[in-house]
Amino acid sequence: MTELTPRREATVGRLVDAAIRQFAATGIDGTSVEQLCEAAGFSRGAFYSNFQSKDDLCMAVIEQHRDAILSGLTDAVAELPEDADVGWVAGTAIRSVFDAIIPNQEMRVTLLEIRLRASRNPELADRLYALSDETRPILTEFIDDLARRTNVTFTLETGQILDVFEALYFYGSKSNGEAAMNELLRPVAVALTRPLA
Amino acid sequence: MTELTPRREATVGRLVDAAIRQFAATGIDGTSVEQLCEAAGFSRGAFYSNFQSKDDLCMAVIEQHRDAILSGLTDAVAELPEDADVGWVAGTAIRSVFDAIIPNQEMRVTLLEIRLRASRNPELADRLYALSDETRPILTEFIDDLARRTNVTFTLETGQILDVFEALYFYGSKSNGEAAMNELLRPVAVALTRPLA
DNA sequence: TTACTTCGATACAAAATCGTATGCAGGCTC
DNA sequence: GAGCCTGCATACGATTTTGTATCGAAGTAA
Repeated sequence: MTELTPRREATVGRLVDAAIRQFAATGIDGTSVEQLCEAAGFSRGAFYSNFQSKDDLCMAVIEQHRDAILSGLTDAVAELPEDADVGWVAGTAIRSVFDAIIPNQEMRVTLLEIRLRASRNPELADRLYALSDETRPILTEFIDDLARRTNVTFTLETGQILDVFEALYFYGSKSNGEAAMNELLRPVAVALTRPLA
Repeated sequence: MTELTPRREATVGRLVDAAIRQFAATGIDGTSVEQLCEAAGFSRGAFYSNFQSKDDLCMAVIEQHRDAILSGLTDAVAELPEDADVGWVAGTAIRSVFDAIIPNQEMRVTLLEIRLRASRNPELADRLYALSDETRPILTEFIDDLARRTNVTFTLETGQILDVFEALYFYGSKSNGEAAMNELLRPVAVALTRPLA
């Protein structure tokens, strides 16, 4: 697509990493280009040399996130056991899928920020849809594969299972975070799971 | 709690209404005090005369929203039929609960904005928890009442049912909105619902 | 080495936003 | 209806942020 010199690629990467941190910490609109570049160890020149706007940077964040999902998911596939029980699927496997999608709290918040921004920026929204289009088939296939190997079926379509947990992961953590979410995710997973009798 | 003259109450109300619209349209940080007041038909003096900061205004939005939930819910209770089938519960009743919580898309986006802001403002977070503490018992009681009247049980605790649908409602609408959500909400409701044999 | 290209740093002007301080009108008390 | 308070408008200075235009250093090729 866009060929980048190694040097540009590196600075873009650092700026994107800084963006994920800063956007989560102070919001996208709450982060000035100055703050962002300082966090990345650059001056504003680096930003304007590589991006046209903050939305442009958001695009880059999305691209990088997509790559991370796709590579992280192949790792998860590699770790799939040949057989497992329903509880394991509910408690562990589904989690591994979303660990690829949402590796940490900063990414979660930043993705929420970008989603909100996308509701006001059609171009950004298109990118998010493109991201979803690329990852969704792979994610559902992973879940299907999981179900086959573990002799489990779901009471909803695979895509719906994905939607439900995506919503729960993104919405989660009112602050007590981990603990409360685990108390919710697992029961829901069990409720939507049905062993092949 | 805080006694307000009728005049103040009116302008505060208009500012809050404008805030819900503007925050949804351009984000909280993306909305200047100037824009906000213009949308409400005031000048900046009105804002600084009634609020100390934008976060203070967010608090007021929350307060007003809480009142709306509590009054809207009593209406929903009044409309509860003496008996109904499982499908009705899944399709209609649960929706009525969240129509009280999220009356429209603007409120949904604004609440998401405030939730994100709360992740960076402990004081705001406390208010959101307080809101949740006030409404949650009433909401769960409503759902329990619903279940009793319609001879239905859920495969999760009432509070968890609430959490799941709250997540789905807030997360929903990638833009196709209504349609896609209805295709998800109803199946999930059915999947988590179990008629008393 | 020498010339050329790339890319980030710095300087600058313009604009936007903020919070306060002051002014003024309309309602209230007596 | 005279005077007082409440509440919003306006004016102001100060700060922040923006985007661009220019400069210099590090890397590249011959």
